[in-house]
Amino acid sequence: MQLKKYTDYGLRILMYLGAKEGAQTTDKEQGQLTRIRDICDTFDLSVNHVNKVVHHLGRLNLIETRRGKNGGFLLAKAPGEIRLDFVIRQLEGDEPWIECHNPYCVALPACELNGIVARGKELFYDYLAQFTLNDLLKKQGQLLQIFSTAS
Amino acid sequence: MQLKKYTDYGLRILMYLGAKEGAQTTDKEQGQLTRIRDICDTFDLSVNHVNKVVHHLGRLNLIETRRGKNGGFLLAKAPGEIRLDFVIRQLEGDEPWIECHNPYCVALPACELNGIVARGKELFYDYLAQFTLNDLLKKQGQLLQIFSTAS
DNA sequence: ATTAAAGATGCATTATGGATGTAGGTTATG
DNA sequence: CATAACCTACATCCATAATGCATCTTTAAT
Ligand code: SF4
Ligand code: SF4
Repeated sequence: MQLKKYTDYGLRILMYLGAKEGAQTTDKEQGQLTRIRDICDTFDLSVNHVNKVVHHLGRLNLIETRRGKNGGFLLAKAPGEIRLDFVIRQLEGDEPWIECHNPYCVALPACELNGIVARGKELFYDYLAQFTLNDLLKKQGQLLQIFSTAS
Repeated sequence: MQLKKYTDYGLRILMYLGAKEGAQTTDKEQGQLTRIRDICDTFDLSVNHVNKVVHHLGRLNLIETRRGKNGGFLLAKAPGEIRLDFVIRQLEGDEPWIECHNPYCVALPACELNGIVARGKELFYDYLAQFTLNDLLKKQGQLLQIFSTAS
């Protein structure tokens, strides 16, 4: 019962982008795009794994990815538009938390448990739905400092 | 992100005991104790795995186990006293749902995410705390029938 | 055009931990 | 003492997450 690192990595990437982009002055020099390598250097992660998460975030339209030289990626929406429940549900996959088929459980027709757990799961996500990427950027300054020094 | 089968097995065992004991007339013939084999026959599970769960439930004082010939186990409390949050927390282990150390995450000092997820987790368990084993026995008759035929 | 730098993609491999198996020990009944 | 039950400590298997590797495609700079 634990979130996958995959999911957390996705959130780290979003936090990284949010902190960085929020700090950029509004002049035309938007700075370089963030690259997979930047994330890996900062958090000391596997390039291949982050690769897949970035790709996934791109397919979810949470970030915009650009191929080719000087490519990279950036947030595709305002941080306030990125809800945590959506991110976690998508990256984690939202299978039921309790598996009654495969193999089939004989108690299923008379079981109250699966419903209770399923509703509890929804409460968890409902709570997450109150937060957006913005809420993860409360300490943006400190994040920026960490990210810049942890290269 | 899924409960362990181990945890579900524990709940099945409790449901089995609850359904069976609730049906017993109050005369002295309490019937035989339930044995690990009975559980395995009913749910088609591994004896070894159920063995461990039963032992665990015993250590938690949710069931009383008796060794030796004619041994077995039975509920140690009334079904209404067995709260689901307790059972699941204990069987599942209540580690944090997101692991920030091991390996250490540089964002930790400025991260808001772990707290949010931790509070969501508590909401999940708070919800489960509203229910007891009794709530899983709503369809006791049907459960009994299933358990008796599924030998 | 050429080259280099970036993500995209598919497959292989490793690591982790849950699930299961084996063997024997301990306890209680009769 | 023999048997039937749970107890305990391992060992092994297996599913899947995590990671690695190779290659392709796209794009920008030169
Ligand atoms: S006991 Fe209930 S929740 Fe558990 S597997 Fe069977 S049907 Fe599903
Ligand atoms: S990003 Fe936040 S939640 Fe995720 S590991 Fe780092 S500190 Fe923990």
